[in-house]
Amino acid sequence: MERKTGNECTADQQLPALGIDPYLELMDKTAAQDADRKSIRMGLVMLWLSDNILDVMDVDLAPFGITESKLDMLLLLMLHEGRELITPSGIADRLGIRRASVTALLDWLEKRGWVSREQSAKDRRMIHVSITPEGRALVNQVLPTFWSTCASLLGDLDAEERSVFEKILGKLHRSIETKIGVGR
Amino acid sequence: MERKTGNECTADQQLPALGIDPYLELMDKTAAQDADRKSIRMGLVMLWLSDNILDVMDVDLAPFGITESKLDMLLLLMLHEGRELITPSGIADRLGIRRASVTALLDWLEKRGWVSREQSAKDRRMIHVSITPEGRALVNQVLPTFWSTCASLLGDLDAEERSVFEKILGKLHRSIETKIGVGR
DNA sequence: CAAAATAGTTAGACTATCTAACTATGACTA
DNA sequence: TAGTCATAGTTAGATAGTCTAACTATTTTG
Repeated sequence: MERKTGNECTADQQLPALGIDPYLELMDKTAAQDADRKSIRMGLVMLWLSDNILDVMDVDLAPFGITESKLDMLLLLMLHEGRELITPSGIADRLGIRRASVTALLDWLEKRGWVSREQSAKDRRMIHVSITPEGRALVNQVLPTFWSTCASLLGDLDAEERSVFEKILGKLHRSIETKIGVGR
Repeated sequence: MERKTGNECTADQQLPALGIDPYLELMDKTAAQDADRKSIRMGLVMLWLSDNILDVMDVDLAPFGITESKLDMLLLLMLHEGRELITPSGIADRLGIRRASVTALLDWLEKRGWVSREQSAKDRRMIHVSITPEGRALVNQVLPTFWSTCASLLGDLDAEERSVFEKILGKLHRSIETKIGVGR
């Protein structure tokens, strides 16, 4: 008995995420001090936004066959061109991930010819990683979308809102940087 | 030859994420129109914040042995207590994930006794999912932390900044909701 | 009643991580 | 200098959270 059509909706691939209203409702039921409710409410919106901002970027990058993590890696390598040589360990430190994770990402990128590994002559334990011309071409193709998606995240804030928001973003940035023990 | 000590740093588990400065630098090098640079900059900060906000929540929930996705599911079930019965399909719609993913999450939660499944008598294809007393206890234990982490995301914004930010968050929320095709 | 739709599950895939342990190499020290 | 320790990269195996495709059981519909 043939069942070739999956019953899953294959047309609309992007399911919408749950809104925040249910959470706000739950908050009203369970949060303790009234004084904090407004903060909590705003925090919930921030959490929701965070999820969805990352989603939006993912979706916009998808047509290029690359994810944000991998693009991050390529951007980092591009930044290093013509400066100091960079090694997997260095990449791990800069990206805040383990060396083993870097190995996996590099394997993937190398398989597609976007990065190359070369053993160091001085210290034969080390490997110098660099982006290839093909990798650079890909990045140059992706960047316009990347930047425009970044810019689009601001939505339709007017000039005044933007300028206040800029200050607020700076504060939030520093506050979280402190909380996570400031990247270095 | 014994090598019992991993050479990985096991003391400081949380590696800091890459700062945004490198990205800003790259933006200065490659972004086209000067008019948009400020927007892009702000978008980059938003992207960075998004990543790190989710991380902060993950880290704060970790001690309870639960992740945000799973807590989301439990909160949803808690909201439904005493209202309409909820099925895996319904959960999938509300959370914006596939039915198959719901099955996986429910399996995990059920194994720990935090949710239970019961076949519907009316339509024997359906299953009614509910949170157990143990699940409710867990949620009640986690919620204070959850709310306080939410509130902490605002950092040290002063009263005026908060009130402006509240308006801005609303706008951003609506804008992204539109972009992703508004849940529901 | 037969065909189509729906509900839940399973199987298998993928991304992005992690830890632990391994190999090779280099550096330090007694 | 030999032995120990440290460092660089990899491998193996795990986990979370998702996905699609296909399957079973059941219900609805024409």
